[in-house]
Amino acid sequence: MTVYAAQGDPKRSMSLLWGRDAPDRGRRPGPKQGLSVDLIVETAISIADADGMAALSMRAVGERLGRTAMALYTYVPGKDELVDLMYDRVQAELPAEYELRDGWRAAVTARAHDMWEFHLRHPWTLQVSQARPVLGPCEYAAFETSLRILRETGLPAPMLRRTISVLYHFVRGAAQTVAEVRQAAAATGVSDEEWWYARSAVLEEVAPDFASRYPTLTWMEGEGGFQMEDETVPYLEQEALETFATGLTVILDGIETALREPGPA
Amino acid sequence: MTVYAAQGDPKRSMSLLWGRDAPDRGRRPGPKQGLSVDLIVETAISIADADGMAALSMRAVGERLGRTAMALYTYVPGKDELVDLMYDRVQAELPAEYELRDGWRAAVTARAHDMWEFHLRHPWTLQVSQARPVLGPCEYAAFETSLRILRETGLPAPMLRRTISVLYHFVRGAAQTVAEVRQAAAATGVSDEEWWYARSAVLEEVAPDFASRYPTLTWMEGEGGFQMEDETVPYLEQEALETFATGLTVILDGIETALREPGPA
DNA sequence: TCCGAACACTTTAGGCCGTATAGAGTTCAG
DNA sequence: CTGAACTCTATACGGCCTAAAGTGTTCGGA
Repeated sequence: MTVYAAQGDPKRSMSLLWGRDAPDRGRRPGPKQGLSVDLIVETAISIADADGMAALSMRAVGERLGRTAMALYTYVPGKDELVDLMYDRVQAELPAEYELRDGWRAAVTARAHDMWEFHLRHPWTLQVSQARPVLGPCEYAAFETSLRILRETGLPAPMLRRTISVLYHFVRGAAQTVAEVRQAAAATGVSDEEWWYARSAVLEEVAPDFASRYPTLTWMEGEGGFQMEDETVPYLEQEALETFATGLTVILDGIETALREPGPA
Repeated sequence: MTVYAAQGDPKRSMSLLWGRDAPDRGRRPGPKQGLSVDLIVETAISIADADGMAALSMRAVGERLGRTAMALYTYVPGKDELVDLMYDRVQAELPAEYELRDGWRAAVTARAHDMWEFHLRHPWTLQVSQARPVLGPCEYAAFETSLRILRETGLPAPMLRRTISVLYHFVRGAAQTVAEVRQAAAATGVSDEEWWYARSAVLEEVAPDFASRYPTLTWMEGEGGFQMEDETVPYLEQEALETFATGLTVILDGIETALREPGPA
């Protein structure tokens, strides 16, 4: 389901993204447009938020707006461009300013948490390819904000760019786990507990030599030792949150080490 | 294109994964099977390796084997199960043993590099959901190996589990960038240079106030300063490799800090 | 020896998807 | 008032996964 950025006419899609698409509507012949790009994008976002990227189809968006799928093509060149617009639009939810007086470490932590929540609010963003970025105003703004925070570290520019990538990879990866867990539960109607229970029963049958075959793994399962802090939140999500906190600390500590001992660059 | 794990009969798919599927073929009526699960899985892998997950269809696999799509359903319950089998199968390529005498840091670095190359050899693995793991013998074995290496750090079990997750998230994220860049170039026939050139020209037109709007970003672009070491490797891939190296160092340094100053756990 | 059940495989079909194309109906400039 | 421009619908094509039905092969047992 990974969605790749639109590859059509750059002029058209960039104009749409930057809100400079045909500013003189209304002075032309033909019926007035009953919808708007904004409305379509908002509708598409709410569908993707609720039911995931797989449920996002031109037909679904059109139907929710009382039109056919083809009606949308008057507003947007195609589905890829629509996803680009959705992606850029939601980025605007991320805060633009962070308190820097408590040092970069506190600000980066806050930023990472905001991004974590952002991705969980819009899990489909994790399925938008990062290879050829959307290049919209909000994505640039979000990157600018991250950059401004991390510039406080004093790292040289190339190192800065890579450090941001590392943080982004981590936050996206950690959020993706939770997103996929939730998606799997919602899509199949089977909870993680049920799923795991069914699987592990079969596993014992099919791999009776598990313990001797995977000793370290068996050891770790035995150690276990995770305390459920909140019974209402599924185990896997609590574990993911712990992983997120741990990982963030590890990376921030690593950045501090890099600041103390500048590398070969 | 994210592919979720098969949700069908656990018994059937686990038997397939662990190679315990109906061991008494040949003593039953009906024509002999002309294909085998292994052959199908291998063919599917080679299609996905070459043309990506999007090109993997039951029709494509069947056609390459001289059958229709439906013929495959005698061997495999469905496409999801086929992907599970593919995923588990390729994991076997990862080395099982690492030299631990030079310390855990060297071994983790080697492991991370092996995983990086693994993911770039099979980019489609990055589109297989991690939420409900495949639970096949090779995936367990690969995890066992990672675990054995990182156990050398002496971290307690819960911390160990999270640290592995952090590393996995990072390696997957970093590899994904390269994979998507290559995929985009292959699928569209447009190189990154061409793509970027077309985009940046339009960007200037559509956002003439770019420099004042995104000052930090503009500053970083000005600093630039990345030396192309090898002209035959695209810029973005070289940058990604640098990011990978940097990120790995950062994370390993962070782990060392955690070892010196055990956390609240 | 021959039948019927089990099986491999093909054909067809149904319900999704994105979108090309053609046409119907509305609105404006001249 | 006309014709062009425009919005939106209907239809259709080619793709996807896979359910269901049909064809022909192969075997165990009578």
